[in-house]
Amino acid sequence: MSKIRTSIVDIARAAGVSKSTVSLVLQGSPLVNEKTREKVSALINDLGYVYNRGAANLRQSKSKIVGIVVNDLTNSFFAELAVGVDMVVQSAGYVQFLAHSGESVDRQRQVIASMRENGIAGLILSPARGTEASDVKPLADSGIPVVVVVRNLPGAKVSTLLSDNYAGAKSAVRHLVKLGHRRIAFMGGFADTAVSSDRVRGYRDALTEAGIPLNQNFIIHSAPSRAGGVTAVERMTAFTERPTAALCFNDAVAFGVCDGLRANNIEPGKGFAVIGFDDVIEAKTAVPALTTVSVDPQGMGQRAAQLLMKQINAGQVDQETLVTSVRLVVRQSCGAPVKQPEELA
Amino acid sequence: MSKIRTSIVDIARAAGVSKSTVSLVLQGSPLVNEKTREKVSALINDLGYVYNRGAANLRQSKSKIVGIVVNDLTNSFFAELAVGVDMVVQSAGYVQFLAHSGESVDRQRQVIASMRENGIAGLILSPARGTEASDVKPLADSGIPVVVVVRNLPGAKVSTLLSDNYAGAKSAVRHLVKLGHRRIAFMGGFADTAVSSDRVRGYRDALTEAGIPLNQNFIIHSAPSRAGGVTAVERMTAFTERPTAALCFNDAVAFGVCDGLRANNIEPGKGFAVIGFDDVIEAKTAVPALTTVSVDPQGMGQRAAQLLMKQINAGQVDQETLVTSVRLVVRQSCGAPVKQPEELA
DNA sequence: TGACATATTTGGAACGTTCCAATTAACTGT
DNA sequence: ACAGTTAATTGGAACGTTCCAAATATGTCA
Repeated sequence: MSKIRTSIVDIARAAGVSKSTVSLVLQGSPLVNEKTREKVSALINDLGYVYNRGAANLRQSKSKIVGIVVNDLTNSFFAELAVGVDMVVQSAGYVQFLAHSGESVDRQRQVIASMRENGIAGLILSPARGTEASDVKPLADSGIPVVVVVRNLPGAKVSTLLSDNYAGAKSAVRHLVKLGHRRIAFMGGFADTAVSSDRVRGYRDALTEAGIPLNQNFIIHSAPSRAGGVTAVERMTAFTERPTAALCFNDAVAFGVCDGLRANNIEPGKGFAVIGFDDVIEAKTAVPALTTVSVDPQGMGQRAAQLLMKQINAGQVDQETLVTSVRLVVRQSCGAPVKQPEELA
Repeated sequence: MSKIRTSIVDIARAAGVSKSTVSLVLQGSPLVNEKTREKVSALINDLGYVYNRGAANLRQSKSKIVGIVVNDLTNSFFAELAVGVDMVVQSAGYVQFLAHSGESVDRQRQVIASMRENGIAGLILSPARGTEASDVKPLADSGIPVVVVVRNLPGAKVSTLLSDNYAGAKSAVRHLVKLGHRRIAFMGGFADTAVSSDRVRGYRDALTEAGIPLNQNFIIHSAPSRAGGVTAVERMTAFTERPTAALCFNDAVAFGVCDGLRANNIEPGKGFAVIGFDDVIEAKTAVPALTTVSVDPQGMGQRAAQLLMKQINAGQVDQETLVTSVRLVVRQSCGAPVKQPEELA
């Protein structure tokens, strides 16, 4: 109707009390008399009043907004991460700025600046490749807690939530070895990320442990996407001695690898064992169901958000770093003979 | 460093000018002398000043924030939609609140309320099932433009951006008929949504047009997800006379249908033709590549955002509704004999 | 140089809240 | 009925900006 926003003083006037009283009602203070509380509450409804959080923030300089920036929303891992964050953030009465950096540090810088101007209370960041500690320094310096997820950011005064990439990769390769594979590839992911190098390290160490010599050709880097999986297989087909199994950088790559294998008339899980990483939601329902290292992105999002909330409420920035453990979920894509009990549901 | 935020008056003091001048510099006004502009700009950098958009909004009551709520971020269609929105919103210097309703109207109501309190300039809404016009009425009434996407919301004073579901479904079924199929199913999606009923209507009309009698059993509703596709196939296997092709509610369902078929030793694209809807990013790289009705979710997000921006800038809420056209992209999953020229890349 | 135009700068009020100190109202018990 | 509590209420300053009207500086022309 009216173009003009109704404010706290409008209700005050209508109710014949002072704006302070209305404010008290709004915050559910026990100081105010039951009768006046009712009268005011009624008016609040009738006049279609909407609380102006911006004005409140201005006064108390603490907002109910958290920022989250991911590098690729299109990747279900990050989408689920965001959903996990949203769940806890939303039920704490906060609202989230979500932005997408598309792996661009510039863009990331921009959105972080923008979020800062808008007064976020905290930030969850999955840093784009090439992010420097200095990109988040101003945040941390002004007392805004930051939780970095997925990749780490050495030297920055932030909390970090990583998955145990090394151990996960190691256990996956061990499993393949146990199934009798000797020619095992690592497919997908860029060489220059910490996540990738951790996983490759786990892969290497597991091979060494099993007494299998490392074949450098078998480490096939490519984009960490479904398309990247396809190209990795294409490159593999040129080898004279082909691998019989692959640990993939992530589930997206693993799906792409399955696609690529089929295009070469190899049935994933039969002629070739495939293991993914992340356990995104489709891993369970795909055919063949994907054996993968479960990272539970949604849970990770939740934990990150809880960590952040803790710091926001405590009003201090911590620097703890959590490594969440990870477990191999054996399904069909690695040629597992039987279903695991957990998968019966 | 310091716990206290530096404000416009701090720089003013440091520069020996008034806060008004600093404000002018901030907005790039031509009114200020080049020399003072430089001095002030330098100080702004040195003192680590950060603009307080909240305070500015308070004064001019127009923010640089748009809200977007989708029902399922986990679904790549919506994730891509959000990315499309983010692109234009971000380059217009805005920032987006993104929330996830999980198809819950209550949750949706909450987040909309929360966004309103935080002073969004506009809202893009993909309504949860069961959303009423009254859920957005307060927004529209207070002059905040709303663009509803994907599903429509009759009776609400909003703009709407839909894809031509009817025509898309019709052309998909026509294609199947042309390939010689007579027993064509429609799989996935809930019966009670407008999107679903439009697509089913297109499916029906195309059958009628081809003189094929409608078999009610062949309309198999299920969740609009990958898992829903699997269950649809399971239900289908019970039929004595099975379909030979299916138009699916969306791509997620179509992938699930492919999974389900494989689990029954039917090769999608060979023994059974599958067509999806949406053309999500994986449709192209999947094996078999998915024939699908292309909706271009990212483009749709961009268009929605542009529509919204236009209204925000004009300062008025319009009520136009756009139906974006849609086209069938023929790939392998329907048993197409040849590649289309456009797919050669 | 004086008068006028133009370029630059500037105080304050306003936006909608919260919070504090202070006031007023409503009860006690004697 | 009075001091002493306790319960409710309240004005005003403050938060960091924008915007307006007004002031001041600078320049121009005769």
